[in-house]
Amino acid sequence: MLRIEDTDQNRYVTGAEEYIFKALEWCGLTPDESPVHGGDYGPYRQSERKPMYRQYAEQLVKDGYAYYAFDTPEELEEMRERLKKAKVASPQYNAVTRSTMKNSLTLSEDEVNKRIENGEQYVIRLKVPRNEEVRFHDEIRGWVVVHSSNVDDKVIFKSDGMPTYHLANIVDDHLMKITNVIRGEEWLPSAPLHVLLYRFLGWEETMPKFAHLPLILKPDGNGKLSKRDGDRLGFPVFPLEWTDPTSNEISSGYREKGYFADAFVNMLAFLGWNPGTNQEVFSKEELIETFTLQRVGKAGAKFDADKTKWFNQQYLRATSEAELGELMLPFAEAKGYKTDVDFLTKIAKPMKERATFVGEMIEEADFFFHVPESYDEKTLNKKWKENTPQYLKELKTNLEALTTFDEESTEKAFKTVLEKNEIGFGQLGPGFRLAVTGKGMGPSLFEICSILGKEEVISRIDLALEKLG
RNA sequence: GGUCCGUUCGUCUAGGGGUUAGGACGUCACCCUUUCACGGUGGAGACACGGGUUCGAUUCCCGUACGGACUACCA
Repeated sequence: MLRIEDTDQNRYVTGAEEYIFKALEWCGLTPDESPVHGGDYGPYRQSERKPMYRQYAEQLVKDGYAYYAFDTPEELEEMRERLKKAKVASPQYNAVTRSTMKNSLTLSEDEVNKRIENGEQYVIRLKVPRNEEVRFHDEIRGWVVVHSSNVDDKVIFKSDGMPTYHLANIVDDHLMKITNVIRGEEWLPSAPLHVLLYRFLGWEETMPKFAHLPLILKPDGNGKLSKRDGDRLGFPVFPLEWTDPTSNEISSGYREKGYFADAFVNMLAFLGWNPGTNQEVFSKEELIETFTLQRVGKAGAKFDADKTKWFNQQYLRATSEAELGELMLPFAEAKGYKTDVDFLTKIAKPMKERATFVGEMIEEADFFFHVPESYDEKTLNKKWKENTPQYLKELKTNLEALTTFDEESTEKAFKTVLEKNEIGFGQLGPGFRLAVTGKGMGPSLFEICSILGKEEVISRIDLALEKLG
């Protein structure tokens, strides 16, 4: 189920919701219920549920678990300053300080009613007990105990008529019959507040199970990973590329960098979780099958971009050549190559073993699409010897004589030259590669020959002889 | 500062009162290969520290240190 928690109207970002759907879709995660998928518990946008929340807040006030507060932002600031100066350990709106503020506990009922009737702005705050142990069971961390004196009187209903996350979350989870709350560790400190809310609303019996996941940390310094870190350190943080609508700032995405969605999901799953076996590559189905909260660790995990690449490489190597051929097409077209999936499928075989990304397979395969524009200088200086042209000519003659031009026959033609001249592979191999591909390294030469075909290979030898002497 | 959470190789982690503390990424060496990769073999590399408990602790308990989260009319 996908619920949009958009209770803060000030933080509305155009396109953000659509982005969430697209990102999930790319990951292969389709919600059963959502604002666009429908379901029996809608609406699924909290902004559209606005009319539902007020009654619960009012109910809490009526039952003595919450109160109206009229303090202005300036007054709140003043209060915090005052407490700070008095060296109070934790300056907060709580059981001690609420008696000094403007709220329905300090003001007379008449005064409160008058203020509300006059349209004065107010919020509703939860009346957190002064001296009570709040305990709850976390599926990952076990029992967590927090003293209520450390929980402040959080605003649960804002002056703009919207609930805060805290109230909306509890109300919706209850109404939508949510069974498990699995969220980041940053929510742990406010979990006691949520437990209190369930209790005061009379829903404690059906309270969902809580699990607080360890955070993903920056690879270098400290702190949780943020979108800024990615582009600073050269890896994406977002699944899909995202352009901020106001600043136009672009955050790179895994999809655009050429990652497989499954590899991305696989990598993510292993940040904090592991199956307890040596298996690391898991399909989504296997992940669903194997994952348990019990095997989630407690400590935050530093993000490892290298490991992410490794995952992608594993997926690349497991992908069929036919599929790779199709995936390569857009990259080849972007390069301006006139080609088709059939040809790309052919070159997928030699290219896939030395690539991490699909894009790389095209990047490194330029020689399949045009004659060498230049010859690798290092190899040229080191391997292009005085005898090379002569051996190449002999090789050319042998190749010309071939009726079938495949891996086997070209290798045989090549070896014949070696035997005849009593030379080693190194005397001709690098020169041959240079003539055909312009490079000093790459996939099997004979495989390349069989793909390029007789005519092309021979004309390239001619070209090299002409250019390099 | 306060509250809460955490701490096994550089990183992600397995493990658990008596183990040669296991795997993966990265790194190094070698093998394979005309080359580069892939693959294979091997190396270096960790239980934060101090006290207990115990015959024995890296494992349990308590402190300390360090790290993280939170501390908004944000989620």
